[in-house]
Amino acid sequence: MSAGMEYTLKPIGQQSVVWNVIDQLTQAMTMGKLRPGDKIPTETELSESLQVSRNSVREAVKILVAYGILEIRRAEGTFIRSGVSQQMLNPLIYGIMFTQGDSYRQLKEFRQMIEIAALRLAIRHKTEEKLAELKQVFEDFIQELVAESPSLEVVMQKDMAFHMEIAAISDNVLMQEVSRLLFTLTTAKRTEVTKRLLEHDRHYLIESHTRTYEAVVHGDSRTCEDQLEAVIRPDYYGD
Amino acid sequence: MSAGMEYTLKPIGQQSVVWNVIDQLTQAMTMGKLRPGDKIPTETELSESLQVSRNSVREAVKILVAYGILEIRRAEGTFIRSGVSQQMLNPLIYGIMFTQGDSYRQLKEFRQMIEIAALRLAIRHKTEEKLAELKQVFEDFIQELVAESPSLEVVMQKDMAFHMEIAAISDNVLMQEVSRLLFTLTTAKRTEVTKRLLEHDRHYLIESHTRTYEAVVHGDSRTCEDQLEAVIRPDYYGD
DNA sequence: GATAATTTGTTCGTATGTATC
DNA sequence: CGATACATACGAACAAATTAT
Repeated sequence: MSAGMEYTLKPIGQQSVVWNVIDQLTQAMTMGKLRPGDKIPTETELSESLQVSRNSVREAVKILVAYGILEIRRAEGTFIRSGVSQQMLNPLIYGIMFTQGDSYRQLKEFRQMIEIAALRLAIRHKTEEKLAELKQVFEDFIQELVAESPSLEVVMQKDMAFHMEIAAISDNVLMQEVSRLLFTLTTAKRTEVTKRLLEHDRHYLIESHTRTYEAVVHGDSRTCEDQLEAVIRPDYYGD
Repeated sequence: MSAGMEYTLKPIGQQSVVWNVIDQLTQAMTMGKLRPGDKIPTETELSESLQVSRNSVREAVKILVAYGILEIRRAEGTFIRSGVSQQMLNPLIYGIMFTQGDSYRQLKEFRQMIEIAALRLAIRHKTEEKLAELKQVFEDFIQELVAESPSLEVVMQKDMAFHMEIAAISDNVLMQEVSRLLFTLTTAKRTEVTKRLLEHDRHYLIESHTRTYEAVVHGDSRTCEDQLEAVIRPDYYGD
């Protein structure tokens, strides 16, 4: 013990017990031993089989829950979630919340880019069926806008529904979740602007959304799209 | 202490103790009471001031660490991280890892969109200085491609450097982190394709990257950009 | 360099609330 | 309603790492 020269090279990971548990669990998932919807062993079982304390298991599980990978159904067990859950974006939310500087400018620009991207994917993947749904949501929104005294709250809500519908048409879960996140993060500012527009320039709101709607309906994937994508090597990933 | 009748009505949220602690901490951050770089109270102090057990505090802190918001320096204390850390994207990584279905198609499309978006933001925010750096990275990359027997590993590495430089020019932390994530997630597939191209169609690699480079250098924000953004209401957020 | 104090890391034991059968 | 299974929460103790004296 006296020697500072300990040969404990800690062969692989000098990770903590908790992160070891996380690795074990995620590896079991990638290996296919645990699949979405499965119930994982109880905390007690895990702590015994992995030879760690129940508290360490708990911390690991809590982190995975926070990530949106696991779901705890109390008094029932802990299950593996399927699909992408919203919680996976929480870290980004927090990160952006606490970022200083011109973070809002970046957030705004990023959302703008995402919105355009969603629009383009929607144009690519649109179907008659989905367009019918969009039409309904759109008209519902417009109806509120042309009403005598539209409620700001309702307008914001229908606005979100409209954009989420476009994201849904894009047929891309990542796009949907990221869109939802960015929409939520910019809610405060958008509400403010919408309030003003609702009072002084309601027509702008109607017109701009109509343009967006028309773009999805009549948009052709062979317009601007090709110009940009030619630059970016569409088939770089092989097909 | 003997009375089991505690009047803790849990006024608003039936949130767990752990998430209550998380809320307390994050609120203190948004309030500015805790700022990036600050050391937060010790676990013992928190458990006393918040009237919860130290274990609950620990779970909360661990989650915030997993989110990339806090950083633990053992035996020193727990500190608030500054900026956006890569860990914030971990949940997304896990989520995508375990997503089934045509997730790869979605991943591919999403990355394509992001790459285009990064390119467009880069065109918008480019400066002479940054373009000089990009030129260097680009030529470095090409140099490896035209070499007698280019190393696949080196090519992949320089490819990433090239795209990360574009993301850097975009002057948007979100764009950078998301790009990095998507680039990492598609590494396996891209390596495969690149290997084939390196053997049979090296010219394509050179040409396509040259097109991308030229697009940044000569790209004008008043080309395609306006057409798309007009549809999307650029000033919807006010300025 | 050695010791003590501080702070996080880990474990065990126990009690309680809650859902299922 | 009772029994059981499981997560939730607390408290205490000791280990390990870093800093200060």
